[in-house]
Amino acid sequence: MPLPQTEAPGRLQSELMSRGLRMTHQRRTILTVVETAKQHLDAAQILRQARRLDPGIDRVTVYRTLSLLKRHGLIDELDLMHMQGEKHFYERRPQRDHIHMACLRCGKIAEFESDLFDRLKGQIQRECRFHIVVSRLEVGGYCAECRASN
Amino acid sequence: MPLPQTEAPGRLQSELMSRGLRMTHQRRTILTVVETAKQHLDAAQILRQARRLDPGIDRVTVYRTLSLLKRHGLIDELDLMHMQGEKHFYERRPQRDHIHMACLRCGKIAEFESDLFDRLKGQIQRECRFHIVVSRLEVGGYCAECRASN
DNA sequence: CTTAAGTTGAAACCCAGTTGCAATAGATTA
DNA sequence: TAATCTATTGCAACTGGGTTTCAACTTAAG
Repeated sequence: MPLPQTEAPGRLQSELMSRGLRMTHQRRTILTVVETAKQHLDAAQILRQARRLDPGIDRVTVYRTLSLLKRHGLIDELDLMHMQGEKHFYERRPQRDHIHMACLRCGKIAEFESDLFDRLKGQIQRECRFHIVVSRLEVGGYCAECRASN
Repeated sequence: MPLPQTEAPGRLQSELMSRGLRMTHQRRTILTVVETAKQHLDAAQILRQARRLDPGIDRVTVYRTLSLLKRHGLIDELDLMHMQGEKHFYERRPQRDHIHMACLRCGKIAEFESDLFDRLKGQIQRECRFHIVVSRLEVGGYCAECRASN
């Protein structure tokens, strides 16, 4: 389930520095891992990948960096319908929100962008007078392949 | 944040029994708590409430019953944008899906139904050929009151 | 009333994530 | 370039929601 590689690598780095945060070696490593990830990674996977670049890095630093990135709106946290226990997954925040579809049979995660989704968020903001900062739409069900092979 | 009391009490009980599951005293108690809840409860709150009706009940039984109800599609599990740590919240599955809006300032949870949401799910099913079983749309942001009082 | 299978409670366990704190290392200033 | 200030790191211990194991107990069926 490859993600669209839409932004130039290094975007997150420069984004953080411009916000006055210290750019440490560890943060650079973790940012690189998140930026170049081809699928949704959980904290343990990010740690493992980061250690291949910097063996001394600690899991605490990974957790702290992820929550920093989340607080600054640079990454999004996903649950993917809790199909893999209580793990959380992370992805670079996209320019345009998308929907995550989790197949309850094969476990595949697909993504989908939709005007209707954008319009729905607009409706919420207007009719509920609610200013949206983050949104997350996850659906669980059965993908086309799994429906066919049954 | 009262929830609409749209279904007759006892619905979950009869639903479960009709599926051939044993109706134990503990399950009846937990079902009653979930059915009569006026807001979203987490597992610990459900346990506390259940113990007021049946002091001997164990937290393991609460967890087991909640996952049973979830497996049977009778309740939905919510994260509410992880505003209260990693807790999960539960609500009786409504006839019609709704959106949860979590205010990042006051913590209030509001609900919203929308035709656009239903249409969006229809679009997903058609265009992605994905059969939806559960869906969850949570948004985090700032409610009208919190935006005003600033 | 018997019985077999489903369910419970208690204790131990698991594991993702957090906290406290001393040591370290970015960034800033001179 | 060196001194300094303060954010950040790593380690170890901890937290807490949720799970597993298994003997004892109920429920529903016969």
